[in-house]
Amino acid sequence: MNQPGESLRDRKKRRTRAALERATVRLAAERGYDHVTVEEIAAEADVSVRTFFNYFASKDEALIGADPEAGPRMAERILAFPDTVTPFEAYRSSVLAEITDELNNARDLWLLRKDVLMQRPDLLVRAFANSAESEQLLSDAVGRRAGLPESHAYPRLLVAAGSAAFRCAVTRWARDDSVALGELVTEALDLFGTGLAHTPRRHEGGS
Amino acid sequence: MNQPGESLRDRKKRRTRAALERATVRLAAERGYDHVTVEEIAAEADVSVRTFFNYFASKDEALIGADPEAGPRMAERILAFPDTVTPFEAYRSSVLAEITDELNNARDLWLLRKDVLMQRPDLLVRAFANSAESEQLLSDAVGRRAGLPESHAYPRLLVAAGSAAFRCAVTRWARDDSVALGELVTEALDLFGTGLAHTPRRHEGGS
DNA sequence: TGCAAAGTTGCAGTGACTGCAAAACGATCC
DNA sequence: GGATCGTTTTGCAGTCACTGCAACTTTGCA
Repeated sequence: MNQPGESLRDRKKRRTRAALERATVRLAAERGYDHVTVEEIAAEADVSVRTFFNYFASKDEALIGADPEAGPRMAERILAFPDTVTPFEAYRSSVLAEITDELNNARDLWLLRKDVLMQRPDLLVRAFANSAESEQLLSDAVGRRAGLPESHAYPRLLVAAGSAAFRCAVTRWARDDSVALGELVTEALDLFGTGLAHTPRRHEGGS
Repeated sequence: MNQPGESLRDRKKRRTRAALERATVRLAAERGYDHVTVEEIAAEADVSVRTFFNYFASKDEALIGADPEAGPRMAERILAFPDTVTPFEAYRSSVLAEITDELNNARDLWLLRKDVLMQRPDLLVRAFANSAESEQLLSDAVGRRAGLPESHAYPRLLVAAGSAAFRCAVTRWARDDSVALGELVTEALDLFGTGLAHTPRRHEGGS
């Protein structure tokens, strides 16, 4: 009694998770992140508080809606590129693919999140704290592609740069969303790619 | 009855703050971060729990011992460099100066912190979340030196790169402290400087 | 239909953190 | 050497995020 891959159980779980994420973002945008309790969020999503914590390890995580499959998915993408593509390009493409996917599926949520993150920029930083294993996965993938030993700084730095690029892009996007978020991430990653040592001129990049 | 600059009150405050930081790091290293309560930390430092929270906004902050003056100090250093120095170099030097100072004053604390951070890497990330205003200060300074408009990505990215470099350096240092932390930060910042687009060869940098 | 596995819930408990008002303390002026 | 004023410390009561556990319900499968 099972569609290949998605049982009734799985569907319900996905729906509950989405409902919790939605409720968190909606309420936080409406009244401010710390004027919303987990109790209220759970009520809004029609589940118990305990269930909330079965889905998300923390309120923070629910706000960002960190997808636990995003890490593995990106790592796979990185490794799937042919060897002619540089590790940097592979990583960059994976990040962008993930972001555009995400925005296509949940643009409305991001528009609300923006409001919350504008008032509490620290939440965006904290969000990345919870994804330590994902970072590990990604930097391992980059390391393998680059043929570098575990101890080398490059893979970790590249992944950390990706987080930083995303963070900065969201921050800028929150100020002015007339440019697509994907564009801003691209721009940021390009700067990391060409190196920060040379100062950009006034007219390059986000004016 | 006052030495220029430092009254008895000021001295006591500095001592209490230091004692709380010390107690937090020592106990966390000893029994693991989340097997230590703020109550125990306060007891160890001989103050009330309420006083702990007068000094640090959170347990996390006490573990890292974020110096509230570090941001302004670095911003000042950045602006103090002559115009012949690039913004990148100015920033880089300021970061390194701060780190070497810190290590000279509290090397023992960092050796203990290392143990804690090895088991809970997320704490290092979270630590940077609390320093949003410092980041703002620094990126403003960089922006002014570079003559770029507020909205430009470069200053924010450079500062974010600095955080990332520091994080990665500490992580690597935690695995193997036979190299000075300052060296590792330098190496990481160099990679950011020259750009991540070109893949490093096997022998460059951390082997 | 009936059993096993997975998911949900309530409950009791811990511990971080806050606001408030009183007490202790240090600086200052006479 | 007080009287006084601003600062810091403290206790207390309260809120809320988060956890482990032990029922209970739902779904998957034979």
